[in-house]
Amino acid sequence: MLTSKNMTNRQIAELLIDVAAAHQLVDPKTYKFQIIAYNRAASSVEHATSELKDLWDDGKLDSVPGIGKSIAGHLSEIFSTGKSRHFEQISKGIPVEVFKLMELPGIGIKTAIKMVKEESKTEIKKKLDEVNKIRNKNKRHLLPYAQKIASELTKWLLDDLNCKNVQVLGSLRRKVATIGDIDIAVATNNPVKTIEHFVNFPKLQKIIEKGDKTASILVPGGVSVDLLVSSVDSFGSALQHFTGSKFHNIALREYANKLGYSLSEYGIKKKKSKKETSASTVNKFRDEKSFYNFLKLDYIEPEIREGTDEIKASMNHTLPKLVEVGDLKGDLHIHSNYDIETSHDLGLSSMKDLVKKANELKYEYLAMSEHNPSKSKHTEAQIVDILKRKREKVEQLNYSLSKTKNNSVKKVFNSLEIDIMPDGLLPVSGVGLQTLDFAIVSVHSSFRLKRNEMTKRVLSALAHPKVLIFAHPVARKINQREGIDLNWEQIFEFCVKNNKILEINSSPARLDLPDLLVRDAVNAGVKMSINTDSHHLDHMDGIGNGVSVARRGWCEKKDIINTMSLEKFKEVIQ
DNA sequence: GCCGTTTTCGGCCCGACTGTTTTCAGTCG
Repeated sequence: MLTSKNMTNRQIAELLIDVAAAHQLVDPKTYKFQIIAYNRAASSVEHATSELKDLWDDGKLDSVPGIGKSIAGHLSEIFSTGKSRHFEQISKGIPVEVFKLMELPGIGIKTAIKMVKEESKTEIKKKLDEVNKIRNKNKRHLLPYAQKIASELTKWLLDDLNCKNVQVLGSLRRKVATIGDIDIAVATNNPVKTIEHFVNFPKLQKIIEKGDKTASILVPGGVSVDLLVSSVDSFGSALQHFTGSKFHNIALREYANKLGYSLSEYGIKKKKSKKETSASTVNKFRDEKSFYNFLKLDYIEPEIREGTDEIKASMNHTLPKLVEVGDLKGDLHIHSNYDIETSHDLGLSSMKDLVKKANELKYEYLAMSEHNPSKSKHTEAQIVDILKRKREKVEQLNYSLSKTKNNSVKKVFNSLEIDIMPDGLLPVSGVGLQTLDFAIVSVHSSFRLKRNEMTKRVLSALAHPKVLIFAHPVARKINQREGIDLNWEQIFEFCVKNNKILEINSSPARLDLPDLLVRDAVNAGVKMSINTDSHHLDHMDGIGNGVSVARRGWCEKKDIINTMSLEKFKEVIQ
């Protein structure tokens, strides 16, 4: 159990899992609830949107759910001294290898201890190598990749004629940014045959487990697929159960408990009182809505089933009406192939083709937002010339649109995605900016500035009156690059005060703002814009990814500016 | 160890599969 003053959230989460395991070893019965608490805290830390070290600096460690007085105290000790006496005490005598071995699937602390005691040094070494391999390989998959495998499996399962319904559930249905494994439920007349069919999937690599009701296989890319079989008349409960999240289900069951019910994938039953010996009958549900309604709850959309406060809102009938793809009236971040000698990659489709695509999507407007002309290759005067030329091009396009009938697109805006330089300045002068309808700014370099510096950098760029949108604000690339470190409270406050918009970028490797920050932004009253950042007209179909992120962040239509009509949006940029 | 529309005390989800200690512990989601 290694600790240091500068632990990242990821490392702290791992530490808390180890602490939970240590309690498990010492006495699982006595520490039953501490184990739950530490594991819960670990998961919470892993998903936190600020580094705990920063929160500790600000004295806000206990703002993280699942971290109370005690854990906050231990972490505080670690941040100031590099060590925790309590964590050292509880893990005394447990070899470090034990915690590493627990990263292997199916290995808990008891098994790991046994292995270290009984197996040879070379055997252990082999297994530790395996752990490192898993660590390197075990990246979570992007949505499109997972979706492709899931649809292949769905098709395969439907080949079995006993199969009446197949649904992809779990994190894929909740539209989490990255997918660890794939969960599928089937309604079948013949569970045995259906499971047999499932494990005969042509691309199968390995059967992990196979029982009467569930099975689990490994498919190429190291993706595991869990199958749950159900009957048609209780399929609703199965959907609910397997959609999760785990924390939503736990919260839902705690809530149901208080009403005297017990929930499972089979349905809802009245809790047995101590006198009763025979099991009570199970209420079955064909669909999810009736399942939730039975518990006096409004239906909860899958994207927000994360165990935060959705059950409370459902109970009080205050759930948001989440934004939908059909609400969008335009896409404000699109790169055409019109060559303005940009600092980063140019788009691949012509403005004309992009407008045609926007027509198909029933948009009223879109914005051509290429990267700014590269600063190193041009003088300021040249940049202004280039931008004037582009303005004319867009004006021509608008003129021809005004002459064309039956197109839904009425207006193309002239925009630009401008780099925010490390010092917060923009590589386009005031004169250049005046050629634009509005500007988008974003960070494409110097990602590692300290939080205060980075916040200052971004705010100084946002301050220019022409700047409307802060694009992919976290600047992360999933599985490749961590995001930048910003003081979000300050950013949100500035945006609200000055009518600046935060982008929800739909690119599957970005999904940025991330869902949790979207939720914070909504609560702070910040308006957002869902854009595709398309570099090809086909990318414009990906808008749904951004909409999913917005939905996970509890966005309603009113929170998203590009759901506005053209007239309303024009007012915004005035 | 955390947490609160019933609680600052007294609760804390529920079931499946594996392997083996044939009645359950360990692990997982």
